[in-house]
Amino acid sequence: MKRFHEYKNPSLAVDLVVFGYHNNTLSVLLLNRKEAPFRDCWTLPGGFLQMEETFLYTCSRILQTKLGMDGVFLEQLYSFDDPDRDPRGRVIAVGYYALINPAKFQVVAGSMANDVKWFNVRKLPVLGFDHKQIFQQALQRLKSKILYYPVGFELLDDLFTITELHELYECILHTTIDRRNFRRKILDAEYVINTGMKREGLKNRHPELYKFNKQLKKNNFQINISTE
Amino acid sequence: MKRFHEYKNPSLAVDLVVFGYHNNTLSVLLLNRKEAPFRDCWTLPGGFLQMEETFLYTCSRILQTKLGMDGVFLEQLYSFDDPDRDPRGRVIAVGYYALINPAKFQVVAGSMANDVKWFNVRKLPVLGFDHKQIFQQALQRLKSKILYYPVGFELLDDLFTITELHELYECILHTTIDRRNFRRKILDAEYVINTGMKREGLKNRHPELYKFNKQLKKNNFQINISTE
DNA sequence: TTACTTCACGTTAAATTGACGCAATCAAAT
DNA sequence: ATTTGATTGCGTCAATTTAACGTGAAGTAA
Repeated sequence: MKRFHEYKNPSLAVDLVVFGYHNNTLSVLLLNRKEAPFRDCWTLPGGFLQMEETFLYTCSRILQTKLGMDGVFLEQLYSFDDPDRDPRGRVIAVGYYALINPAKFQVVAGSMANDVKWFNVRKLPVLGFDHKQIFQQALQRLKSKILYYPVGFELLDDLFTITELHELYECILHTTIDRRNFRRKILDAEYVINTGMKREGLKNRHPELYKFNKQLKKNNFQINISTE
Repeated sequence: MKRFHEYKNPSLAVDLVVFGYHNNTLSVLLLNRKEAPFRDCWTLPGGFLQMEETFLYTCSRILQTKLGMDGVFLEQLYSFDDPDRDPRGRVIAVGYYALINPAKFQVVAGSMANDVKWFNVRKLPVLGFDHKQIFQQALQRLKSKILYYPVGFELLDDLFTITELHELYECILHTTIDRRNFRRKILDAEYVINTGMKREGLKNRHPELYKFNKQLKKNNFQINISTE
């Protein structure tokens, strides 16, 4: 019996939407390609699946070797299968998105890229391949996910203030949320634990520092905000 | 330059969770395999992706040729990539689920299967491969989806009563929902349009027949029921 | 001390939900 | 013809949740 992988099969790749949050801005990490196709174009980081790898492993490998990142939140998005999505041939891409705290990593362009840069998600350049579509799906997923699942803290420092969490939500959802109602929701849901410490060195009143509540029953909370 | 598909790549398959609703029961279509592996075991219908096909096309082809179904609701679920999920070699499966009205189709076992049968989703036999996992993810997706997106009608006849829709929701969510509150929600959301006709031949009061409102702003409604 | 800003905690009206009540409608039994 | 028993369609109301906003405390800078 002929083994399956001796037939011709499409290639398999993962494409990564790496979100970072810094200075009140949600950003995405893009590579400037050194080689055709889409030479000198901005694209999502990605790479091919090796025969023995899982997708998650491929993602980690890419994050590690191309971007020097480790131990980050990763979630599968969707599989993109347009036969013409890659001019080199049939490549099926499985999209993943990652949430990282840019303060924890220093990104460097690997050998495949001219440049690696953070781009504000509202000011993206033209992307190669079908990466615009993958990005949009990732952003949409993130927007819905933070409303019913505590992932926001993945983008922040270990200790954060309610105001910082509030600003993160406003930034991701691209809307305004009442400060006081937000605080109440987050505290009622036991999303966070008060550490008793305060953030020092600010111009005004020093806010309390919280950490994420790891014991949180994850589907116990829901923030009702119209995703517009 | 070597073309990508001349490298060895994992095989790609789709596996289908076909939901049907009949006699107040949510069912799933399973095949009894004629050949190894998992000979004489029940599995989800599935098949390999041809080089030029999209996943959706593969799904349609399988539904058409193996099950005689056409023009059904299909949605991608997730990609399953455990290297050992198929004893024949590396096969990556993209899960899809379908919603069909069993009254519209007569399923027949194709050449690959000993038998094709509907199984109550609460009384499934042991499944081959990782199909239990794929099924569970599909059921979970369906349960959350019907709360914020109008897909329930895909499982019903073109004309249906509110009570029938209500029973469908209770069956899928596996819980009880207050009849009168459910009615109000569905009507307020403009989920359905009253046709003025009534279902005749019943023992008691003849209920009004509705059809799905195709003009519905799809994210305009939300049924709040604890998915437990 | 005063001015100014942010933080933490309340308050209140409006909207929504959950739990029922009840009359109208139908077929079958009396 | 009337009663019985079930389902359907519409309504009520208390309890809960949400949205919008007030205010004093805590901090820095003038």
